[in-house]
Order: sequence, then structure tokens, then C-alpha cells
Amino acid sequence: MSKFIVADDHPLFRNAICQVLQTLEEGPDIVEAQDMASLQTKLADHPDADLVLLDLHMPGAHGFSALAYVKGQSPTLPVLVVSANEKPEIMRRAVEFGSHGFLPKSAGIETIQAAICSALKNQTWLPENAGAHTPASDDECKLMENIASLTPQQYLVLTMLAEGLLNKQIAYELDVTEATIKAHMTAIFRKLEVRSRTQAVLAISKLNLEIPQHIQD
Amino acid sequence: MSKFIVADDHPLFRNAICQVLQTLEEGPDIVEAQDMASLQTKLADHPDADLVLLDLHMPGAHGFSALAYVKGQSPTLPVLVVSANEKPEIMRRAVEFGSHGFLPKSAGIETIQAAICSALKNQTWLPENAGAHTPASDDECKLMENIASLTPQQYLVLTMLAEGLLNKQIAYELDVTEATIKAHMTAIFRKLEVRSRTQAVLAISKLNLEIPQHIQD
DNA sequence: GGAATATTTAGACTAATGTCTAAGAAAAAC
DNA sequence: GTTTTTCTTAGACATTAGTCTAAATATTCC
Repeated sequence: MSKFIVADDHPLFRNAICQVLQTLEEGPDIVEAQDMASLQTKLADHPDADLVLLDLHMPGAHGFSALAYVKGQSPTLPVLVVSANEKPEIMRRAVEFGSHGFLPKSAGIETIQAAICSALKNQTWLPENAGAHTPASDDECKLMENIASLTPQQYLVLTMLAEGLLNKQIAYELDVTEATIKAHMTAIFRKLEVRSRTQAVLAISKLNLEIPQHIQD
Repeated sequence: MSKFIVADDHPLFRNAICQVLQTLEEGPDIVEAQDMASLQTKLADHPDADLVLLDLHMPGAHGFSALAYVKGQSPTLPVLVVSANEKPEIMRRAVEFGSHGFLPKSAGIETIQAAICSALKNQTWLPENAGAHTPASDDECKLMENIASLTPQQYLVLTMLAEGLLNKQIAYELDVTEATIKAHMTAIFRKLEVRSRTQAVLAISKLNLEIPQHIQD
């Protein structure tokens, strides 16, 4: 019996995915996450998971940085990126960045089944229209590695920084003192090899998905 | 006789465009710019220009914010966006944001001629594969207007901020004091309706082109 | 010419950032 | 069960950021 983590902010879609998972085997163990914070928890709580289905558009998930984080926390856990975005570059970069494939949300049931089976067998799956492979730049790969090296709390702080929040506000949200946030910031800057919060925001922006979410919805 | 401003950082491509312009009429007046700073100068020096051919990938041009700036400075001057990017969303957004069309760099001579003629006649031109129209969000349009309201110097400071520079560094580059940069920053924040440099960077990032430049080149 | 706008700067201040040292507590890894 | 990593916090400190008031200069618009 396999254990799945389904990370998507859309309840209807999570439900649909669960339906498909149940066609693959009897009573699969399914863990759901509706945002990046809950995914962080579920990841830590279920180290025995066999596959993550990850929507890069979840609240708190800043594009590919979310993938970097999951791969950093669980390097051997297969990840299948799920997105409404169907651009070949995105699909290929998802694989380049360590996922086991890309599943467009428009896919039919058979396609979804095939992709999941491939990922469980540790194979990569891509839609037919993904086209030729374009390698990601060294800079980008380096950045993915750097983000993967962040601890869970550091990643959380980084995403809140990427919302434009002040240290004070982040501290309040996380119910810790500002000193703690400052310590995290310094650590984050070191790992991302930047010297200020502005540069950190610029770095993470480079991993953003291409189309702003509000356009394609 | 028409006057053209050709803004592209690639000398070969500028040259090619000039060739095409010369097929359209006898001895056209052609002004060239290789980066955003020189485009700012040329725009100010040539208020009688009839058309701008604008590459959004020029150094200093942060995606659509460059278009916003040109439209803000010269609201009635037709702009033809030129880019290697051929994504329909980009093309349509270019028009949505006030340009008179989108010219893919892969276009043939006849196509380029047609696009330029359309723009000169104040008509909009789009490639056939641009597809259906998707309106930009209100937020995005508002942001374009806000950027268009920036003065030339303010825009310049904003782009340097978007490079991750400190006030002190920007002041040194522009050969003014830090007090001047601070004054510009305060003005920029007001116009962009943000409260910190971090938020300003996030705002301008929303107008970035979809694919990082190093991938598609 | 006069009015409005853009650019520049200073000084004084407040607030926010960021680093360093040091250290306690909790959780995870081995 | 000890070691390592993570998370937390404090205090002191230096730097940077940002606002406000005020003003000089230059350009442009009408």
C-alpha cells in the first residue's frame, strides 16, 4: 500500500486526484495539504510517503522554490508537479529541478494514472507536448540547491519576506521575537549568497512561474 | 519622412531593423538606443518621433515596466514591442498595456514591414498566432499606470533598486548624494503605493516577462 | 513671464536592517 | 544516549532605510 501526499489549494482538484489514486490500489493512504505551511508539516509527519503531488501555485509556494524545498527536505521522495500551467519550458524545468514529472491539470484520468505509476517506479513522466529538453542554467540550479539547503523555518521566513513583510510582522505572525527573525534572515542570506532582503527577494523571484496566477485562472 | 527610435541591445538586430525601415521610405530618420538609459535620453531628445521599436529585454528594461515608462513619457507615441519571446500571453499583454503591437524577432521582412506600417497608422498589429484576447487584471493595469507616472530619474532609480543595489550604491552610480536617492525612493514608494524597497521590488517583478532571458537565448 | 514640475541637497530624526557573540532548549540523527 | 542540527532569544552595535521640512536650481508648460 502506498502513501500519497496531495498538495493543492483547490479542494475539488484534491478530491479528483484522490479519486484517481483509489483506482490505482485498494485504500491508499492519502495525506492532503492545502498550502505550503501544511505541506511542511505533513512532509515532516510522514517521512514514509511514497509520492508527493505538488501544485506550485499553492499559497506560500513561490514557484519552483517550493519544489526546491521539498527536494531539500526529502531528497529521495518522488515529486510529481501538478499545475494548470502547460508551458513546455515549465514542464521541462520541473524535471530539471528534480521532480519526477509534470502533470497538467487538464490531463485525463488515464494520463494521471500513467504519470503516478511512472513516478512510483522512480521514472520520469512528461506530457507528449513537452518538447525538447533545454537545460536550466548553472545559476538557476545553484539557486535551487541553495533553497533546498534551507531549514523548514528558514523557508517559511523567506516566503513571508517574499510577501513584502517586515521582520516585525513576520515575528508577530510566527509568534516569535524579532531577534529570532533576524537570526533567520542572516542565515538565509548566507545560504542564498545575498547581502540584503531585497536581493533575497530578487533571487527567489527568478524561480517564479512564468505566468502570474491571476491571468491563467 | 518618419522618425524612428530603435531600442534593442543587439547591434545586429538593430541593423536589420534599420534595413527594413529603409525599404519603407527614402532616408528615414533613425535613432538607436542600446539600453534603457540611452532610450530615456533619446525619448527626451526626440519628442517628434513617430514610432518606437522596443525590445523589453534591453539592459535596464524590466519587462513591461519599460513599456509603462515609455507610454508614461510619451503617451501618444506609438510603440511596437519587439521580442524573441513568442508567447501569446506576452503578445496580448503588450497590447493590453498600450503598445501598438508585438513583433516576434523571428518575423520575416514582409511581416516586419506590415507591423511597422500598422503602427504608423495608429493601428494595432499582432501575429496570427497571438490567439484570443485575455484582459490583464485591474491590479496589473493599475501598476502599469503607477509606473507610467514615474519621472525619468525615478524610473532609473527604481531599475537600480531592482538590481538589488543599496541607496549608497545608486547614489554613487548616478553621481548624486544619498539624500537625493532617499528623496526619490520616498516618491517612488508613494507612486507605486508601497511602503518599502522590498515591496517596490515585488511590485515591479509582477511585470517581468515570463521566461528568464538566459533560457530562451 | 509666471506656474508647475523635476532634480537636487541638507539636517534632523525615527525606524528598520543586519551582524556578532553567546547561550538555552528542543528535536533529530547516529 | 550522546552528538548534531534546529529553533529560539538577548544585548550590543553599526549600518541602512525612510520621513519630514525646507530650499535652491533648472526645465518645461501655458
